[in-house]
Amino acid sequence: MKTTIKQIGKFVDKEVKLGAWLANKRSSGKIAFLQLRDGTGFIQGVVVKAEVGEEKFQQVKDLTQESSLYVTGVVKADDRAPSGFELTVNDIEIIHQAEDYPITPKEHGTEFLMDHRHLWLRSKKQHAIMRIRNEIIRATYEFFNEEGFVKVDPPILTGSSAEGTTNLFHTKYFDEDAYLSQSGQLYMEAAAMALGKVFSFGPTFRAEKSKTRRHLIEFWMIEPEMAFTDHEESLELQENYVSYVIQSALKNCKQELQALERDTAQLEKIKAPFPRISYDDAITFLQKEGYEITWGEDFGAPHETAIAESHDMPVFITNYPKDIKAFYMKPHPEREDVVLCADLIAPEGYGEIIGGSQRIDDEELLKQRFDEHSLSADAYQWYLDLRKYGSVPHSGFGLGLERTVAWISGIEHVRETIPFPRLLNRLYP
RNA sequence: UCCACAGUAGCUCAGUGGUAGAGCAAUCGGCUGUUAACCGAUGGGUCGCAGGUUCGAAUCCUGCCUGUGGAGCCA
Repeated sequence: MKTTIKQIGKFVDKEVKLGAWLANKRSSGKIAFLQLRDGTGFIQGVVVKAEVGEEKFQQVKDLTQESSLYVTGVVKADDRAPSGFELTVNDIEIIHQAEDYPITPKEHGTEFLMDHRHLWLRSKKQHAIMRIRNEIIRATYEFFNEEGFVKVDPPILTGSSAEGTTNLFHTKYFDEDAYLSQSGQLYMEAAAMALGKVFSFGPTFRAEKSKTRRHLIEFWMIEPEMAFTDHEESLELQENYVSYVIQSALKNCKQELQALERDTAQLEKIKAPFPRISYDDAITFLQKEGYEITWGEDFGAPHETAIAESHDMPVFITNYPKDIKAFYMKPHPEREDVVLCADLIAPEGYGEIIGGSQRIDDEELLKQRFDEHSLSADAYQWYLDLRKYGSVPHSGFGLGLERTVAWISGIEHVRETIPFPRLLNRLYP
């Protein structure tokens, strides 16, 4: 019976066949232990010389790390095994004998591992991170589908910038200039006016020379946009969404979180509603803590961390000064100097995972903002149209997938949360 | 772009002015319960690159390259 390591618990005391790679092996004169992996999990195969014969046993002893094989054996429940199961091997069929595998069972540096990212993905820790990433994506689709959202895909090649602030990757679109998308938001606003509640999930490109554990050049964002929704309603959806994703990961990735030695107690307490602090109060708080910051300045990483550390939940920082935020954010109804927006700061120093706002729905005000930011009204005519034909209050946000994966997985750097990270000076593999 | 640190065997590192080292990996041998297995043996080097100081440089100096951590920007 052909099966996988994940399913193997259903076949105790029965003979099964596995396609697997040899992650590592230990052997003595008459017994060998094969650490097998098949993509679904890891299991130990025990080969006894007296059972398989001299010739097979010698073949097993000659197996190299990462060789591929079919293994036939009887599943045994065994308390000594980390997963609770072992395979007593009756027969092996070598598919391919691997050459010297570069990633040995000892320690390696980041540069070496990143140069071998295509192989590094096979290791236990990376395997767990990719499974958690997948669970977060799966839970995201599930959540938004249940909430009545439609997934809409904005373009990746664009003719102009969405925010005009960060550096875009330039390319050619036949004879025209084009840029890789840094946000699908403006298009999602158009989609929300067509379909009500929409979300996107796609790659985003920022040509910033950022070099920190929270930054990637290419990363994936989830961007929901909702018609007839004010800022407060958007915040409620955000905290429900993040709570849902955390609870899904805790429920469906127990083994993975354990493999990463994640302190899940930190995650179990993450439940909506999340605390909120206004920008004004955050400034006061930081000044009391001894930081030199004045009203009107944006927060740096140490400021965000200080605010996050004063809570054991993700915290919304709301209503930033209009001058340090994007042009499309709606002013606070009672205050001209701040806008209806919020950043969600994750605990444990993982930084900003969501940025969101209510959008300007008044055509004249939006035109005024274009002038203030020296943006061409021609290029954004279609965006102005959304305020011309049945404009409605609407809000949306963007969640950075990799930062969320890093937080839930409890790993230090976002570069391990995406299969093939694009970093400053790293385009290969 | 700026600040700090690093580059020595396939990998992780020690060596700080006087003969180039260890552990792991590889190869060979031993071992019936190993968990990064262990024990013995063998092979393995353009000390990042270029120049300089010195009787003598992996070691000191200068420049460059590459990487790591952080800042700014942001998700």
